[in-house]
Amino acid sequence: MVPRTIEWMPHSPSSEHPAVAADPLVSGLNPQQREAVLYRGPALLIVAGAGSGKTRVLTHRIAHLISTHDAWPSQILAITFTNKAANEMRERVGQLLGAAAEGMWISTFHSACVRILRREIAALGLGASFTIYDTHDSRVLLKRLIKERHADVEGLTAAAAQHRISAWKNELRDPDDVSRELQPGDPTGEAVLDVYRAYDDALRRANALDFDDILVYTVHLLNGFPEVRHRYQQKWLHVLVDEYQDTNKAQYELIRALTTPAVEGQPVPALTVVGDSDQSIYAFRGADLRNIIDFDKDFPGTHVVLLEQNYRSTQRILDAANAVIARNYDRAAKQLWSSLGDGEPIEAFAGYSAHDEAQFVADEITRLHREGLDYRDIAVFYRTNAQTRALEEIFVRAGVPYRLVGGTKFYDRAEIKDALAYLVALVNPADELSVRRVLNVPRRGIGPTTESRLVHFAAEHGLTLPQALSQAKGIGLGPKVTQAMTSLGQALEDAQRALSTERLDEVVHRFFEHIGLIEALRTSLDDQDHARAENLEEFEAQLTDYAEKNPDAQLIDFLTEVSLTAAADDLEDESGSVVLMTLHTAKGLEYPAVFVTGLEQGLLPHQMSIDEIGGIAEERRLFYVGLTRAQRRLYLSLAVNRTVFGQAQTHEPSQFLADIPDDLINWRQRPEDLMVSSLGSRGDSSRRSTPSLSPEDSSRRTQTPKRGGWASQVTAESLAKPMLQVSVGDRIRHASFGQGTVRELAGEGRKQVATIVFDGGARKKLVVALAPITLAE
DNA sequence: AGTACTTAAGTTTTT
DNA sequence: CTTAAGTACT
Repeated sequence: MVPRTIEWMPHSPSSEHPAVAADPLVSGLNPQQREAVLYRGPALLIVAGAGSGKTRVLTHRIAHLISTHDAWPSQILAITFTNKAANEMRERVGQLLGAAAEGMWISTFHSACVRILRREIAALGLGASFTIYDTHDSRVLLKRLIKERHADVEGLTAAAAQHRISAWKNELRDPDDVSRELQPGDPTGEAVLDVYRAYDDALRRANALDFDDILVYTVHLLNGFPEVRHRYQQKWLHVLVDEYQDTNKAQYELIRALTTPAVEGQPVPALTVVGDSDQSIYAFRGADLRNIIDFDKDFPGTHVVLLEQNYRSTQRILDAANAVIARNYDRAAKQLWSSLGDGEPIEAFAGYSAHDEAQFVADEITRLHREGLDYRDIAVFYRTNAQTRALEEIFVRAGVPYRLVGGTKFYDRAEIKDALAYLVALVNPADELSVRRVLNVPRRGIGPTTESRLVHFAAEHGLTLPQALSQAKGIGLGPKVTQAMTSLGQALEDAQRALSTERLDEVVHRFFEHIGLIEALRTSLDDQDHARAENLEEFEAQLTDYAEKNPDAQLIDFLTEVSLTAAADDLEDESGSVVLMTLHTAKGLEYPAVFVTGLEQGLLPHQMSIDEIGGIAEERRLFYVGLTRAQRRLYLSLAVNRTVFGQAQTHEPSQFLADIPDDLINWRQRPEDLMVSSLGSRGDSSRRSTPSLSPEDSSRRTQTPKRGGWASQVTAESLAKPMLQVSVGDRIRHASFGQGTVRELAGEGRKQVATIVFDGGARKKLVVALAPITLAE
């Protein structure tokens, strides 16, 4: 039953302080929230537990600063981690203030830095129309550099180099710093360092920045040019940073540069940071928890406000979340509490397979929907994107409307990247990588040989590639290919010139038409090419949309927005669909009903993190983030068998499940009901990783009236015994589900899966080798 | 130069 | 298992 009894009026009007109660910006807040809004001082740290009204406090604080004339909107810089959060904040401040909100900078770290760099980067020797390389772009570049330098003999992959270089940049270490600190006798390190130098050179020559550079360059700009720094310190009176626990070294230095005087005694902006160390989930990309832990030491005179009351979830959900996060040592004790009542029990289910698990999720979603909950109020979370497949398959079959958030982005598709590369070529002709990408798209007979002749020709004569194209006659190639190159160069030139006078979407449309970009795909015999043509048309439509909404914007602005916009940002909640996303994407969101799936050892916590220092702790925080997204209903599920790399694997339940007190969970089907207990072979440690069965538990279980002694007593050795031979049509008996008929068989040997329709009506897919079934007479 | 085939690799999370 | 990249062939 959906607990529609819970009333959602968390912020009851206050009557304690008649004087401030009149101010709508503080009247609905609890004392701590109010303090966070009203405080004026150099540094404020708001420790905001999950669901404690953090965004509300931040937006009200900004609105209050403006309405009390403590700051003009243009004197406020608010930094968030995603564009979505930024948009939401801007909208909410706007609602509180009306039109007075114009001129605020509310953006992500990266957007704010790009905005600064577009104006100031000349000081660092680059051009204002620099392009931004995404992960894919820089990997292509690295791959080429590694190959050119024959650095791959060390077994160095582009991905590995990228990872190390990115980590160095996040710590603000340039090649020289690395060179000084590198351990002697580290050939791989030397090789990567060599590639790092070449990579930075190539980026500079292309007038391009990668994601990390955006922060690094801004820090260098502010630290190296006091007058620039002073200018921005004068511009802003207040700097506010959300999700401070996820900042890395570069971001920390950026904040420091903005809030410590460039010149002794000069006034600097006041700093407000909001964060929750329990929700730090980005250490893998350089986030450093010490930033928030040491905040009051870094910024003397810090005022600290603690928000511990949760307005989001029922007490049971919070109890579970508190219990989970309490297992992380080395954290400030924090206990979230709710006044929303206990709520419903947490439902849990262990399936045989990922499809089995997905079926449970789909069934429960259907039930919730029947009980009146909108699909859009339901979210399904998972650790890895690969887990979506089974969910999608079952959802389609069950008729559950869903929407994937994240995953492959529209702008990551090859044809869209081609289109973007063309636009980059117009804006930043120095960007060799982009021009080379599109030389032969659509096919115009420019192969690798011609390409390298062109590149050499350009280098010899000091030309950009587009310029070299226009002068292709000088290369001395065949007439056909020369003609192709010249006309491409001409098309680029024409479009570039037209950009200064005409609307950008019209220029781009005509340009694409001229070079036949979409036409080539449309007339292709391949159906996939037709889909690509449609994507490109969609791309043009988006560009038109952008040009209409931003009449003053240049092409470079569109490109910037595309580069810095994540998939999670275009999450529209008006569509009536269940949303599916990773646990990482889920941060900052909330839903009445939440499913956390894939609770298996090796998946959550993920195998990759298990050996890392602090890995398990971060995975636990990730789980904690997932749990605390739920308002009223929380479901936990796992699949005992899951196909990974196309291979069936058996997993133990996640160790995190054992962290949740048993009496909070209602198990619909326990792992023990279908999994072989490893008690005999592994001893006590594995016992704890499986939620224990206490007498009270078994009385509360709903769907498994009797746990067959069979399953829990089987030892690992007995797996080697010959398995049951079944064929379609056989009658079988299951320890928990009773009798049924085998309808389908798939797979061979130990991986054989039987689809069984039980006499009670349930349809289950069971691994024959593992399931507690016998032939019935 | 372009196509088709084979092989390899990858899947933790994202601005 | 799927997708991308590399190789061989036409």
